[in-house]
Amino acid sequence: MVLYSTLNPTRFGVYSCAFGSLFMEEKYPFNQIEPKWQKFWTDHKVFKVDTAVHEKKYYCLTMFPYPSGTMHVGHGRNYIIGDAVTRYKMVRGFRVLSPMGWDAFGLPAENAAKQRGVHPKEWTYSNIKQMKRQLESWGIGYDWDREIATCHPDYYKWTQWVFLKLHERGLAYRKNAPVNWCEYCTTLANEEVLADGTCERCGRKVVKKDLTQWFFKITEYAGQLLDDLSLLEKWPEKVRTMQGNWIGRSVGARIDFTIAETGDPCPVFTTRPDTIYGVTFMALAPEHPLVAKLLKNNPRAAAIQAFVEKEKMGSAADRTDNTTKKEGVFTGFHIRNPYNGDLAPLWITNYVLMEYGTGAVMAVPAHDQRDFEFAKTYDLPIKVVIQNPAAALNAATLTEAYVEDGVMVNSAPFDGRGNREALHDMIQHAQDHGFGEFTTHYRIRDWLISRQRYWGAPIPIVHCPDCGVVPVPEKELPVLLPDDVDFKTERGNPLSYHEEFIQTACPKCGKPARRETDTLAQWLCSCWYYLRYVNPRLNTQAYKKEDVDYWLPVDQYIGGIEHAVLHLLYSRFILKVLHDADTCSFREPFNALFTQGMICKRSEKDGQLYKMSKSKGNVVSPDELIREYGADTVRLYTLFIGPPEKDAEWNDAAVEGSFRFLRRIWRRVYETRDTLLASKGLKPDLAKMETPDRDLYRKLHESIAKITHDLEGAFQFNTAIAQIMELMNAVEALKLDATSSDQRKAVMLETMESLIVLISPFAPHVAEELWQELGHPPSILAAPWPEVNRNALARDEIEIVIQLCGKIRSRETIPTSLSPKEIEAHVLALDSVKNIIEGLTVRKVVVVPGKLVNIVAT
RNA sequence: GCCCGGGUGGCGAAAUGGCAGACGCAAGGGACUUAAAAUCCCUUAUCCGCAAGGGUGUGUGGGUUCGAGUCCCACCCCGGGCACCA
Repeated sequence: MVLYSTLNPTRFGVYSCAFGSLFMEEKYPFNQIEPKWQKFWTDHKVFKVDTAVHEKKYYCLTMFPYPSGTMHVGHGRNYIIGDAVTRYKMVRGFRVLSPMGWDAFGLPAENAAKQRGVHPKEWTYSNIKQMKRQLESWGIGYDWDREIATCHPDYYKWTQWVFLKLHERGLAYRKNAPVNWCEYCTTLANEEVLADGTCERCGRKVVKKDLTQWFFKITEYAGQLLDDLSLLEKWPEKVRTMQGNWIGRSVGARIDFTIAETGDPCPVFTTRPDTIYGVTFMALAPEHPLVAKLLKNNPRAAAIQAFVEKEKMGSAADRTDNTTKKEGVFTGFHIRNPYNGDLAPLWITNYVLMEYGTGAVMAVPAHDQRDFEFAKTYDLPIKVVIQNPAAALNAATLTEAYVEDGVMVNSAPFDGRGNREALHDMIQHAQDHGFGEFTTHYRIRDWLISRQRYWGAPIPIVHCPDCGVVPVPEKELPVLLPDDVDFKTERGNPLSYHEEFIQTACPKCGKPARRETDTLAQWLCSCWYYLRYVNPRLNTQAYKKEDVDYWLPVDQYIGGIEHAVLHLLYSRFILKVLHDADTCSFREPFNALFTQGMICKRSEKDGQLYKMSKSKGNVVSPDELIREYGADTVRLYTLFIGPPEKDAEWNDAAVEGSFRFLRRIWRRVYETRDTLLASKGLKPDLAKMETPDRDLYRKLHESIAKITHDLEGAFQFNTAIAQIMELMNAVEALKLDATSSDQRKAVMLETMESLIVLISPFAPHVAEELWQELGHPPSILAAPWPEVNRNALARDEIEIVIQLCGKIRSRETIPTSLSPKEIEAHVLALDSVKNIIEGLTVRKVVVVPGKLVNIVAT
């Protein structure tokens, strides 16, 4: 027994010839073969790709992780699936780009710094080291020469460049936005504010504060992002639906109402201009800019102000909860309906949102449920303008709004028309008369990308007293994040106290100016990383157009469903901008998307099933399992656990089953190796095989067909592995030794060699070792994927089912050579079948060749 | 409320409209062993039956079909997303 540590790694090339059976012992020595092959893959740069070479490419990308510390087996599923795809495609002869990196900016690093005094950089890089070790111990194959970390200046230089591209194109702008503000922790997300209005982390009081912040105009691309979803045929329907909902297109019209008393315009957005003759009041959001004007010299000012203040103080959650009671206050003013000149009262209400549409709603209580509820509360008039053709509506007796289609009434020139049919003409009418137009509105808002945080890429902007907001020129990038900041004593964003960082010269006029101290949202770093992997060390550009045009879109993107909307939508947006800036020629970053389910485990505390997480205390560490069973077992079990797109429950006991299976393969090769090696050169010959060998040979080729199918279509690793298990069961049913027939030996050799290749994407270490044991030079990644021999699939006889009126009555073995007519005659002539139909009249016989015969008899 | 998924043995699950429960886990029985571990063999949806065999079974109720876990209609439950979106 020679230990791995005594081997000279440079001799791996000739290893198979010189020391073929080095580890070949009865016990499955996973703890020796796994490090050996991991080292082999690393030393020989097996996963290295030269992206300058353009030939039969496949870009397989697994979402890169946030380096939070150590990973559990739930994280592993993502990488194991990606690696199975990568290795499968490599064996199929593709040049596969499979890179990995780190989404390394973000809040946890900064919190660690504040709490424990570790610098975010140190914390992040030490986590990266840990997690990289874990990925390697799983045997995941990456081209590590392409490793990137978004917190590295060589990377974020180009994140800043992406920002400049958007700025150049007018897509980055500043505006005021209210934020939750904690003086110590700076801006907080809604979920970081506790119910009592204090900060989740430090317990201090949180206040609303108006801050000028940077936004990206994703709304400008809303239509394209929505329309192009239809191009993403290889994305899960679910994700496309979610993105569609998120973007939320509403097609309708802008109609310009005016305030009768002041003449002020008051435009509204509506999807139902067909109900415009039914407007009986107008509803404004409390934040509507007209409100201030309406207060002047208004005898109702006090009541109005009280209502508006009350609503502004209320939480966003209360405001947008549709069970909240609808309330409002009359302004004393009226609006004029441009279609008929009618006047209607102007109210301020709590159910209209300033963020959507124009912040003003034309209220039609007869045909909108919310307006109806409000009208009932305040006893406002209700006017039916769409008649229900089935049962006439009466405004006085309505109990809810009628929102269905119908015939227009009380609508002057449009009376008698179907409301849907008249819609276009009604908007056209407004457009012709200059008081409205066709408009489309989107639910999606612009993307807030500035963060009042240290651990992010500085926004490359300088504020000059003379020139205003000036972008840092590309040649001066990166704007480096200083290391020497104090996390202990400073409040808020440490960068905003760092005078050396802040003080600079204006790039335009050269006079003293101040740097922007906000940093870019972590999201932006991960919006373009898939491009950088193609040219990760290029220091003159973010990427080469020629290379990304060849390698992208990503052929297969693999990640968690939790990124269905934000990461994937933002990435699509950024890519579209980079396309429009002529830096690449494709419009979508990810051709196919696969979202794997989460791994859950029952909590020992309450017995409930939860997603694995440290806080729930239900994590399973891969490190221990790898020590006990090996990485191949963990990989095989993870893939076998169930359909990869569905959530799965981790079962410690079931891991053992995968281990036993690998050990069975190992033992079989151990026991038959000499015979197999001596059988080289023997070829299976269908004409000469005895039945058991013939059956195994068929099983082998059925398995090749099934497994190939399972890997080519959806990622059905679980059924592919089940098929390998079936094949192995069939192998073990047949003895093999030196005295076996030549055909037995030939079939066994082909079967074992194929089986090892078939399992190699899932359990690569043991596959490499056994492949070598059977006399092949490494690596198995260079082996050909087995091909289906159609002749091997043929059968002379087959068992079919005999049904009487759809109920199974017997099973019969019949020759496969019979035509459907012959099958019918053959079956009806059988004694067993005669018994079944005795005394009955056969009405019909359904023959499904190879499956069944159904006799309909009464 | 609306929009997506999903509901099959003790458990994870499998099944182009054609033999429901492949494959694995767990459990029970047996072989080997002084013993244990490991390994191997058998049983394992459910009901009736000594057995041969038969009945019932894929959330519920209907329907289409020679034939439905699979297709259609209605409903119940679970998971996810969105939600006063004008």
